[in-house]
Amino acid sequence: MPARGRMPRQTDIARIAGVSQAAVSVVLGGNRTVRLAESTRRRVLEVAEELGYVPHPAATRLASSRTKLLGLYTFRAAFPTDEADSYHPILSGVEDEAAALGQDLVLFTGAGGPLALEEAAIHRTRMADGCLFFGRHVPEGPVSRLVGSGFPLVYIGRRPELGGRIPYIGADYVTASEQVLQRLIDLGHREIRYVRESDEAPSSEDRQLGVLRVAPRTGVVRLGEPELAVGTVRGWVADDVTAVVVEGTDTGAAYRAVRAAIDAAGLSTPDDLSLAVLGGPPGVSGFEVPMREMGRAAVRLLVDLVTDRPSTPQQLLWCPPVTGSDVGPPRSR
Amino acid sequence: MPARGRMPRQTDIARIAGVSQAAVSVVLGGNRTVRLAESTRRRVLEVAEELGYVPHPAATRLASSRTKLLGLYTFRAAFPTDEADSYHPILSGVEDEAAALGQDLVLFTGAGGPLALEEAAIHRTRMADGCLFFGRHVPEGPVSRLVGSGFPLVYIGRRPELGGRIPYIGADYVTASEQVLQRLIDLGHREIRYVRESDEAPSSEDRQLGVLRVAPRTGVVRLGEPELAVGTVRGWVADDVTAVVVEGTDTGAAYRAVRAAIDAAGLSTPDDLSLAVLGGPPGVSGFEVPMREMGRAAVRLLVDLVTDRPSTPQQLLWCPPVTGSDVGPPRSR
DNA sequence: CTGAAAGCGCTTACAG
DNA sequence: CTGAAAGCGCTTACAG
Repeated sequence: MPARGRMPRQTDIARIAGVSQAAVSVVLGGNRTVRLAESTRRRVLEVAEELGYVPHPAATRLASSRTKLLGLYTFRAAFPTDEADSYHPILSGVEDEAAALGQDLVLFTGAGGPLALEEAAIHRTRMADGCLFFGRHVPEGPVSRLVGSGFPLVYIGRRPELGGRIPYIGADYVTASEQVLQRLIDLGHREIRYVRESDEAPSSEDRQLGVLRVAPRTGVVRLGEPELAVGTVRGWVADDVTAVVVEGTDTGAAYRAVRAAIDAAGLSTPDDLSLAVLGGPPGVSGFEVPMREMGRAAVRLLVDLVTDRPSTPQQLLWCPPVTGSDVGPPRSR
Repeated sequence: MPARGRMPRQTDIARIAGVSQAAVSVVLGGNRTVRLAESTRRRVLEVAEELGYVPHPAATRLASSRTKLLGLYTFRAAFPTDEADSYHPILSGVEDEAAALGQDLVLFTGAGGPLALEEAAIHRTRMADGCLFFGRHVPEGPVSRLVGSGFPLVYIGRRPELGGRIPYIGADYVTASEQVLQRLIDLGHREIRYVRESDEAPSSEDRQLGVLRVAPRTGVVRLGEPELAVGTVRGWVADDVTAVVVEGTDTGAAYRAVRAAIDAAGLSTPDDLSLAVLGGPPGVSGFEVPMREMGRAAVRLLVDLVTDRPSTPQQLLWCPPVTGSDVGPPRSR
């Protein structure tokens, strides 16, 4: 018997079962290529069971040269203090799929902190087999080195940086936005306004691209402040605008601003104005960002890269349209 | 130079710097007992930096136990699908303190799944230097072996199992509950009811203990269903009950049930009835569970255990009282 | 003060 | 069909 308090090892089993340690490894590892006598196999299994053998994860991973550890780098806290974490479904999807693929997740802390800490944390991601990056930010230096050295990495969200060499799982905002606009036009809307936040980001550019492709005459309003003047909304109606489309983002600021201004102007949707959000809160007309699926797909892609399986390193996922109650035909005048 | 795509190892550094691999280990491991020439040390550091060396966690862990990786085992998803995750502040505290102490976090996935997966995940925990366990569940077999083998582990929440050998950071529900009851009594309340959920758990037992210690005559109502009959509440008032104390739990079911029944009975707080919750939603009279601080303290304790520093392996944290607007003096009759 | 050796607990070619 | 050996990438006694 192994010493009390020490976890049993393969050598303990080998000694008791009267076989070599390597044979134990073969039996317990479920190695099908090596053939052993059935009696040996059974004996090993019995002793292992009896001793309550559990493989040491570090040894297993060292010997097989895969840590089965996937990094998850978030550029902010993974568990933010702020209760309302709109990105939560992405992380939930990541966790789910990682579990399904038998991978553990390492969270690199210090991501939200000072630059030096951040750089160090990015560097530490190398301890994992590969790493998921989640956030708009692409620190060109560190990330470029990572990619250049062949370290498997996947961004969540489209990242055109580094000459398009960054693998990612994004959402197909262009197509989804086109479809929303097409639907408005099919309903009869002609005078449309698009309200976007002032930040520049691929996810913003993609939406606007989709909007203008279908309805090139759409007026684009960049939101400078968290509020939208009631006068602006009244002006739209005076200009025969019948539909407003809003960029949906993590904070939902643009949507809330428009919603508030419409209410304050004493107008109602969809009677006075149709209102659609490009990737907004659940239930609001427009489309939904498949966050959970993005998380899952990112894990699958990363594992494919880690195991050298053929894969499509840059993918845009379909965004399901949402038919809410804020969109209707234009009011006949 | 190491082959492109392969992670640099200590031997790579050793070769380039012209020293032995062991010397590299000593320098990079920050080993203070072994003395090396300052020039050697500097050279090693330079080469390591240049190659972008990161230690292999499995190798480090196998050879010693200083991976600076702390496990976080949650017995459910760390990123639950359910948006309303009342335990979130605990994880937030864990992440925060881990960052402050320079530890990364590994999430062992598969925790919420089938038993076999769960057990396997518990065992994988040994990949880290130590592990935080979060959840009421104590799988005696695996956890007992972990503790028995000297693996550092800390539960979040008081865990009396295994003959009290489990290190934990809990909340001092007994004292906090006593204080709430004492305040009610000081205000003049004499006829009090305590509503608790029917689950048994240390956190429930502790609260009830505190209640009955200060007000032994308090009637205890175990909530069998998610609803509380309006008649029950009316009966309390008829019996001259002036204050109701409710167990606060993750779901908040008991509190919501009582609140709803009081409203449905057409009664108001604190005029007709004072209402306190033992660890409830923010702002409600009673006390607050210091979740964030529990997370932080658990990380500190775990790191102390990992580094063999003297520590108090079982701690109960103080719960700050909350003076809300639902408690007042009893209505004079 | 420094280097060569053994060992952590496994897996996987490679001989017999 | 089976066992002995080498090796995964580190740390840490232990000789020089």
